[in-house]
Amino acid sequence: MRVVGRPRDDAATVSLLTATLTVVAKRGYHEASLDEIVARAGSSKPTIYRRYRGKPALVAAAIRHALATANPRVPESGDARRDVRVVLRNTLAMFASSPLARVVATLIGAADEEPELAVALAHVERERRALLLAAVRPLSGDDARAELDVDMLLGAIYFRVLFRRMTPKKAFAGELVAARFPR
Amino acid sequence: MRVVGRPRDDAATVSLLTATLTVVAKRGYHEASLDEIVARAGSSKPTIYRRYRGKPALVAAAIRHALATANPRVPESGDARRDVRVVLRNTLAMFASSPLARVVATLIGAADEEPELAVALAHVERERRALLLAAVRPLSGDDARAELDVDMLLGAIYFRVLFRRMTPKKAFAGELVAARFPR
DNA sequence: GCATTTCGATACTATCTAGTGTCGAAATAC
DNA sequence: GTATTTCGACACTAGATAGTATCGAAATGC
Repeated sequence: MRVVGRPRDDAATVSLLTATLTVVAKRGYHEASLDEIVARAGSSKPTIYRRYRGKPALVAAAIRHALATANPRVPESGDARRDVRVVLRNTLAMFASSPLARVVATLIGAADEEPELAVALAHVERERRALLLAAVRPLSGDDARAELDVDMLLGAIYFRVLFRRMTPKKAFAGELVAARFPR
Repeated sequence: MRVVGRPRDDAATVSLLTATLTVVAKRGYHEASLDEIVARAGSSKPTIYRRYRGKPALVAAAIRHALATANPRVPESGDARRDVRVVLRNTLAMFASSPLARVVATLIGAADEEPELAVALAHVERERRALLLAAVRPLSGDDARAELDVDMLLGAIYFRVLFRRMTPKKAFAGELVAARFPR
């Protein structure tokens, strides 16, 4: 713990992380250069390397920062069908309101080369998955079926957003619930 | 049309395309160097540039080649539930038996930078989608619901294979059909 | 035989970029 | 005031690689 000297500028850290997310979303992981990130953040490369070990660590931190900001709401309305719809809608909103979708898309390919990115990427899914799994459980019956349901629901969203490059409307959450769990 | 001079060696073309698919699967799109591809194919860079405009075109051609080899079977058994299962099983088999899965994963991120890759990638999905859509139609009811079903079924597979890096068993096809279209 | 186009091999150029080093200035603790 | 660590700015190194040029040899049509 360093207590002597000029303290780290938290604002510089935040602007670095948001700039990282923006540039990675715009260029893709590999084409995102530290020079461009630093220019956009009004910062400098030494400022990066005082905080992170390298580019993968920086991008991983940017993802964690975006997730922490996203605050996943945990519904508990008693109406399971409604809870599922809320989680799905939040997921759609996260992809719509932040550059996270494109970042995730470009990182799916880069995760094999950079273990730190794989960890950060898994974190994106794990959080949503746990929420959705809990909400789906009472509707699904057994655990295996619940896992399958989560993959179908989340899979449909990821498929449309990441693979087909669509921007689903909020109503898509309701359509998914109606399709999978008809009354 | 060139009729004079030494003809193109089709074997060289094929070994180039398969080597491209292998290396891209192993390294990822950006880390796949033409030098490594050429070394594995026992070929040379001029041989590439006599055929393709550049790296994106080469990779796009490699995907088209893999798809053409894959021969998608069109089921027509009269039993719609069975037809859907067959298409899903073929899709799983394609991902299991060729390096295509990893290639698709790494290309999802690269498609935004290279339009040629986006076209090739869309082609991968379009073919499967048409098949699955036709099979699902009688079970889904209206067209909109059929589109949704395709996204859920295909989404679940892509989600597990590409995002969660699982290697689903063949039985997964049956589980999906049972979940979405219970008797 | 001759022109032409291919082949694989090799070398080269041009460019890009992650990461490091150094700087003067500013912000902290003591 | 002094020591320390930060800041952004700038320059630089080292490595990788897409793409081009050139080569002698081989395979075609005429």
